[in-house]
Amino acid sequence: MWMYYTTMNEKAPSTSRDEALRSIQRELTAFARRARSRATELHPDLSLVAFSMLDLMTERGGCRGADLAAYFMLDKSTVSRQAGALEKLGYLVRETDPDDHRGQILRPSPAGLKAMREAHEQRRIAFLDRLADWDDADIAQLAAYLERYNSAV
Amino acid sequence: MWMYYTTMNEKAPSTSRDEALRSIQRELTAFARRARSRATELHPDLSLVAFSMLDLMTERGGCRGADLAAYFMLDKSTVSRQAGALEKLGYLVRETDPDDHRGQILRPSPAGLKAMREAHEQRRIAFLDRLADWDDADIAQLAAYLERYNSAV
DNA sequence: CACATAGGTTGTATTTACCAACCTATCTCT
DNA sequence: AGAGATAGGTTGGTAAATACAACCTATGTG
Repeated sequence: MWMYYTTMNEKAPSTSRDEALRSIQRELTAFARRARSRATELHPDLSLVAFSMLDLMTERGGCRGADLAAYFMLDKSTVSRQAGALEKLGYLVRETDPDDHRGQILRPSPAGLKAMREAHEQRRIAFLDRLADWDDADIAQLAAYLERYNSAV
Repeated sequence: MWMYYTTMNEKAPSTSRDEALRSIQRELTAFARRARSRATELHPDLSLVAFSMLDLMTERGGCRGADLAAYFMLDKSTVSRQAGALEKLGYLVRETDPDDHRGQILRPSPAGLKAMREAHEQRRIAFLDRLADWDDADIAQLAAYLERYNSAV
């Protein structure tokens, strides 16, 4: 089966590549949805965003709210409130940035680190379960694809 | 360098499989973090969830609200309200399921299809950019992996 | 020294989604 | 056939997340 395409403006025909692209979009979206709904199970106190914030702070050895906002594409007010909640939980400590007294350096407290590690472990368990019947090679390949995909930011 | 593992409860040593699992976690989460912020750009009328709902309806040639709720792990009330909004926009039509009069079959209207295609095109542009240098085979493989991953509910 | 700017906080409104209660149609078991 | 039990869907109430705007303070720059 084939068709004519008469102008430059018409969409390309639906190829298998397009089908696959569409599928990738849909599946990634479904994943995002589910990740959000499962986030509660990670740790009773940590939303997905709060968890990710702690994660980035840890990875960078402390960072400013503005960094978090930029990284996660969140408004600074949102970060401020999330940070406030984490502080109230005793999960993070702030110190004035010695180099620039406008800013603060945010770090996980020991309790915050502990909670974050627990959430990590929970998540690892869930993933293991889901990928239990996958070959090592397939898992490695999927990981490689995702890294490649995300690195193209 | 090597270590002893003395009890069944200790974590397994870091194998390549574990490395890959950790990577998949991180990369999928990185995607989930940012998906939300990109959602607004898709279409003035369509939230990410609304768009995804239309997409799945289309893919399946019409489906019930319960299917959508299950697929996206959303509460049925959420689906009901999103469907109501889409209907008010003239983007979807409902018909009573002839096989089971409790349910409804939801389908995009022509306008809904149009809006969805526009949103899809927006997203496709972004994806194309990212996946421009991928082989068709790799894209198809990634799609297959994601489908497999998501179907393991 | 005056003004523009960056990091953060707070007020306000919107969106999103969950839970619970409820309705109707269907199914199952006797 | 009749009596629950159950599934799909709607509506009311509510909580959380987030964006936007206004504002404060510290910093940088002419």
